[in-house]
Amino acid sequence: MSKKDTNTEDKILKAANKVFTQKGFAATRTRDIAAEAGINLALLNYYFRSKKKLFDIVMLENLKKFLVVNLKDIFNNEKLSINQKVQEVVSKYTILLKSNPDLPIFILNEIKNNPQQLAQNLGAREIIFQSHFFKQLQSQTTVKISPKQVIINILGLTLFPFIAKPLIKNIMDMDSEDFDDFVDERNHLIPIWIDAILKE
Amino acid sequence: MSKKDTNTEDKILKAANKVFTQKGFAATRTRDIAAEAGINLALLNYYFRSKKKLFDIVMLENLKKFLVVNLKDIFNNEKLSINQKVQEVVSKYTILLKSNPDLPIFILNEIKNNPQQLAQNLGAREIIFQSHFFKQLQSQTTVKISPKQVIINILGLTLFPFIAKPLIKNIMDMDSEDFDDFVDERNHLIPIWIDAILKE
DNA sequence: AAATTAATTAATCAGATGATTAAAATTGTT
DNA sequence: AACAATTTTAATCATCTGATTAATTAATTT
Repeated sequence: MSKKDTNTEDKILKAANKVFTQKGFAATRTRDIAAEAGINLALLNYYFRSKKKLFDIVMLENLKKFLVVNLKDIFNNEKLSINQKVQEVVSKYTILLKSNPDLPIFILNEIKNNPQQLAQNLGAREIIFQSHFFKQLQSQTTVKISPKQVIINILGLTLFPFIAKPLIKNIMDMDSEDFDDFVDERNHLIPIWIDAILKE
Repeated sequence: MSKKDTNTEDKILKAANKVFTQKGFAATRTRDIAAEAGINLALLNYYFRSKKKLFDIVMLENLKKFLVVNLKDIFNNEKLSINQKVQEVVSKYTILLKSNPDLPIFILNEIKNNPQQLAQNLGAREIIFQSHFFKQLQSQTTVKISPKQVIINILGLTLFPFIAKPLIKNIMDMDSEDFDDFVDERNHLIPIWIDAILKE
């Protein structure tokens, strides 16, 4: 490892990301972040001014990770069919959430507390509603089902198991391996289900 | 109104339910509960000993509301077909969540922090896996799709919009009326979609 | 090397927060 | 009414928590 393998600022950011996503803003203590980062508490305020400012940075990173990276390129790839796009979206989210299980609850939970400011800056609205995918759905879907409903179906079917992971593992008596198999199976099936829904 | 329209204990419980479900355990101040209930802070500890004990009571009530009330009777009603059961479940949850929008995040978020103790006491496992509905699914579903997947599909399609409500309203530029229309439409469509999935 | 700037530390502050206490007020009992 | 038990209140405690400060150490510049 080089001397500056990770500088203090990055160590704090990494630790903050871990603790914030795991426990949420209110339950997080700045001392926990400092301990996790292995630095003096005062350095947190030295580099980031306040807990809230540090949180905002972490949240923005995660929002980008969650909303943009996954959707933008897929939704606008004109070479992909509807079904291929669904496959890509489900697969990307399944991979992302298998290694970031706390991401959905973290984001949804904290967005609830900040009704406005978040998310619109990321251009999520445009990414979705002006996308090639949305136009494909508009020209394909029947009067029974709107593109908005389809998109919520894709996201609901894909994200819900991760959001409800602790509950599902408990009630369905799954260990972590069972759960991974379960979402892998869904990764394969959801595009088929969406296809069935669109043909309905 | 009678003199004892609501006694102190109930006032505290009602207020605690409101504040806890809205803000979660960590972000809730006992002083906020006292203020919401219009009582002296000390009465909270007088009646419920501690913030945590009060929270546990509120959480148990909400878990029951969320898990048992909705599912138990429907899942075991032998007179209902699969499709009728799906209609009932979706409809009951849609009604419940329209008047309790914070319920899903509240429960899922706090279950995450209590991996074990919760939920198993409610017998949710038995309610689902020993239900008439589960057996119906077992005899109907193909090799492609297990009853577990179907149940998660029903719950995901139904609950996800409420879980992601702030995000959806923001990104899809909906007001509260739009959102209600949106979930009402889903209430009608989800049973049809589940049917399509089962026939797939 | 000296001087300047940046980074780090230990100690501390001020306000928030869950909880307790002792006294006062209310209600119930004899 | 007198007494006892219960409920309510205001004040206070002890601890937690985000943030700051002043001093120290390390790095950079001149």
